[in-house]
Amino acid sequence: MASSERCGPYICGIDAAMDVVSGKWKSLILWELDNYGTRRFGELKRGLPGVSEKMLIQHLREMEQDGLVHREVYREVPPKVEYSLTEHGRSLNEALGPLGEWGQRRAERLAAETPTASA
Amino acid sequence: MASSERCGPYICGIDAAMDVVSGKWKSLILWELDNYGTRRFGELKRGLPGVSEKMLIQHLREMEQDGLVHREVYREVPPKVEYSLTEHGRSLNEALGPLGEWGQRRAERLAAETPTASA
DNA sequence: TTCAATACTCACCTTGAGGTAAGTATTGAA
DNA sequence: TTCAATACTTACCTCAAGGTGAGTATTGAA
Repeated sequence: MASSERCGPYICGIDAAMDVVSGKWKSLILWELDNYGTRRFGELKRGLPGVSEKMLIQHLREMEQDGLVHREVYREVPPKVEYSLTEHGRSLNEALGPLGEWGQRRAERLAAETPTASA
Repeated sequence: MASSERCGPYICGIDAAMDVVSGKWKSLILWELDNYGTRRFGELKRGLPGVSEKMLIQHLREMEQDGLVHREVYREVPPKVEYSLTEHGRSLNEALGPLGEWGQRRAERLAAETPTASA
């Protein structure tokens, strides 16, 4: 994953897409960046409660190498770095749309099936 | 994952869908079953080169619990078990379509970028 | 002189996903 | 009596994903 050269060969398209989107926080990062357009490192961190700095940076780096995320550094003190989606990142987010809707429907169905779950 | 009761709460739909589709062979199983309609355990195993029996069974059981797969046992000797997709399984496969196409395009782009890679 | 703020970097550890290989149960055929 | 065929089951192991917590670099403000 995340090395521009060695990735494949893939068995199918899902395979190739998963290679880029699998990772505990990646779909959330995708969503945050799509939602806000541009976010600083600290903003992302605060927007994804529970993420560790290590994983956030690691995922961002991989997504940058995979051409999904653009990283803009401002040479200031204290440092300022802004992240945003590339065209590929935005198209991936679109492609994830139907899956997200399916999951939404599933979650609603599960919630409806559990007998109120508050005792 | 795979326990009908305790799954959530999910942050978003992608989250809920990933909970059900993550697993090294699940999307392939989904594809095999969608493609053939019905497959025996041994057929699936042969159709997914590299899968271990342990993982195949484990994934099939989870997908059954998640309501994606139907398991039909024939009381014969030697044993015969047939797997097929439920309506939910088929709809998940549909929802994965755009992601698969995105991955396909990405794989083609990567292949086109690498300079023939045969030296 | 010390501290705050930001975006990392590093070393270490835990956990669980997945692999490997052997064993089980059943019955008909050789 | 042993073997083949099928669909598992079990014990054990490896490895990588991810978590934790501390450290780094820079400069202006107090």
